[in-house]
Amino acid sequence: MELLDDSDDFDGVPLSQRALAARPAPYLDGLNPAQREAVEALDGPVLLLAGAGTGKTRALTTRIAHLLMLGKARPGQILAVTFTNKAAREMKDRIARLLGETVEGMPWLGTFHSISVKILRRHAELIGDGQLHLKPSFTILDTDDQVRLMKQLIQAENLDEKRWPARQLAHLIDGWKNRCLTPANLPKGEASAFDGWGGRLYAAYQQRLLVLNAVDFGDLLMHCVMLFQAHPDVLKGWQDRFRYILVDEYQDTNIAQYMWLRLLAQGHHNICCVGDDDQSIYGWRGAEVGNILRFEKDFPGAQVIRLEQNYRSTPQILAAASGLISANQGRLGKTLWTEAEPGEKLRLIGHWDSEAEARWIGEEIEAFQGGHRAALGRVSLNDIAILVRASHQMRAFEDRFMTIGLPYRVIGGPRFYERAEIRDAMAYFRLVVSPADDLAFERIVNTPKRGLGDKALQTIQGVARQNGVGLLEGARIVVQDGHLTGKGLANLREFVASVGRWHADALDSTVSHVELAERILDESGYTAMWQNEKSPDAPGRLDNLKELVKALEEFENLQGFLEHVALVMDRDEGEAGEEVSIMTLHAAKGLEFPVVFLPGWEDGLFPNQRAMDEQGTRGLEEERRLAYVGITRAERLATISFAGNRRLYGQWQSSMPSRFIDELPSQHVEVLTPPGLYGGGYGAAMAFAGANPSDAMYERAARADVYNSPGWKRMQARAAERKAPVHRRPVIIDAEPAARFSVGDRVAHAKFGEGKVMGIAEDTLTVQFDAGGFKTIKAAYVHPVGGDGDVPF
DNA sequence: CAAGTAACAGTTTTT
DNA sequence: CTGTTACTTG
Repeated sequence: MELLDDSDDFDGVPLSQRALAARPAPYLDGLNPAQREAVEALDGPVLLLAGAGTGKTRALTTRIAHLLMLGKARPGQILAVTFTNKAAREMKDRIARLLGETVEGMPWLGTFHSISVKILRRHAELIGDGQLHLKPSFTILDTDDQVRLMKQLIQAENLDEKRWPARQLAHLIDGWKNRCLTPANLPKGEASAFDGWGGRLYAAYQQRLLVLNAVDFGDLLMHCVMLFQAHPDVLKGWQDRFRYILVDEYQDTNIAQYMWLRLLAQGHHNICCVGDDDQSIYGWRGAEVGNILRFEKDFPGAQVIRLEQNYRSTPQILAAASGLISANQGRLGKTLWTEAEPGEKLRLIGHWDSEAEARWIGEEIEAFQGGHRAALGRVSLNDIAILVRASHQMRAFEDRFMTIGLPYRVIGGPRFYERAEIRDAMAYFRLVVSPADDLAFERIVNTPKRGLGDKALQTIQGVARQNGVGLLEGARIVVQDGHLTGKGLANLREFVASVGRWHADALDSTVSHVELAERILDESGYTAMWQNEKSPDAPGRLDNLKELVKALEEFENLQGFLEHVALVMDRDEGEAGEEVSIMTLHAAKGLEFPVVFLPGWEDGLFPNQRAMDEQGTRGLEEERRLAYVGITRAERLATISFAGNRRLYGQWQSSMPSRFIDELPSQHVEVLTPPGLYGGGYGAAMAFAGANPSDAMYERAARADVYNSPGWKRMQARAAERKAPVHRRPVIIDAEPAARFSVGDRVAHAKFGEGKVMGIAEDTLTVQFDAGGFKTIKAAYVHPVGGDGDVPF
């Protein structure tokens, strides 16, 4: 309590707030007993087992607020780690809301990676071998840079890139880093991976990173652990600083993160890990469920607190999810309960094929819109999510929703900073800030095209190596000595001169870095490159560049921007109007929706065949946890579906319903029968497939106990066979025939805007869009617009 | 050097 | 069936 007296030093908490703390803390009032226990058990190790929807974030943030209010620690003495920037931001916001807006602090609330960067920058010189060490300005390479570097190393060893793909090596090395295995402490057996080259290439890669003054994502954690282990004094400093440690999503930590945490927690022993073993779904990227299962052994005297009251879902949904997950072995065990009304049973429906599945879900959603489900009240499209196992499943929904004009958004996809144009622009900035950044040089020296291809680059590399300088400096020498000829030489001269000019401007504090950035993109011809590009996504890329420049405003200078962007930049998830969300189950973790559709529950797809082949029972259990995560996203209505036939890699394949379906407790499941056998879309699809179904067949098909019947199997097999070779006639159910268009017509497309029909082939149109670019588009996806103001007939 | 073609692979994904 | 990537041609 001595800190309370040290009031002036008690940064961020105003008098009024401290006065509030003198009374029974109001923020504790709304907590249930378990949450309250979690908030008040401040000292010593605590494992907070927080089931889905039990108010985990609330407990965690209130706990931090409580620490601050009681004066147990100042904001700078609390270490709070998350996995994503989004989670970190949310926690910051909620703490600020609890305490009033004045808490600027919490400098150590962030992702494992961003906190590691902060620590490493202070001790960079201690990382490296005898000769070479990192400098505090080190750059952070993303996966792409990583792979390109490894490709170079593989080439340097004269290895066949086909037999030893760089991607695979990157994966291998990542795995080692996840377990804190440096080249030096790599076990013999492991080093011989990659046909004996593994250890050697790994060492070469690490050496190369040092030369480049760069680290990759895995290094951030591993270097920290090595730093702590090799320098007890440094470790001591950090241990002393962090009086309280909190960890979110503990079930997702890997070995490196575990070691990192253990080392830091050995100071004050006040570590609180929050997690749910049943939601561990990242084993394939190094997460160790074992960490959470072992907690009580690792941290003797640990308190285990369970949050089991669920505030999200109905009892029916919870019961179905609990029943399913109980098939897993070795769980810590929780019993979720809720005070909510029973609600609707989980719904199960079987479909003929993936198209019928998408069609049915589309119709269901439209029915919600029409208010045809009174029990649920009004359902906004924003309240509906479709959660798939694999991203290729999304296609069917996108196609279908596009056709019927149902607004949707896909969550996930490539992140903002992974887009080519952003990475290019960043490479320009990197080179300008640090002229020795060879990777950046390589990326953009010929982007836009400057007539400097492989040969020119090799020349530059040769000269650079001879002179023992970086590529940009090498290029300067090449220009001076005229090692190149013609257009390439002139362009390279211009390029080198420009970078030099920009570099000088970057050091000049009177030059605005935002303007400089704009000028770099302009003068380099990069902006012009996209302006001249005719493809339909070019305008979008230009927008992204504008957004990038705008983001620069938040920073002092280019340098500061570059230091943060690789770790912190998020994609733009614009909250545009009402849209159904489509995403993978992985992306859905931590989210909730009133209405959830879970399509594609077929053996092989979900549980995924590869997961089972490669990981055996472990893989299957992780898939089951994924199913559990999926169901528990739903607040009020969950609908599981499967399709007997699905097009995979262009081939029709028949499949059996997921084994998970049989694991659902049947008393909480309602089996639906697809409607409209006669005349509806479903019947039409069947007629097309040439089958001759009966009501009874469908009903049986949707029942969990008859999937194994020979009849069902035979029927599927026959359908798959029939579909495969038969060239599809343009019988497109509910699609508009292409025939109603003719060449020259004006049409509009949901994504690409307006354009002119240039060609017609069966149901496919070739359209030249006004935004630029030709596209072949299914006629169903465009609608006519009055060209030149004329109304046909 | 750039455009065109053949070969190939193809869960899940954050930092 | 698609998108990507390496290789071949102009």
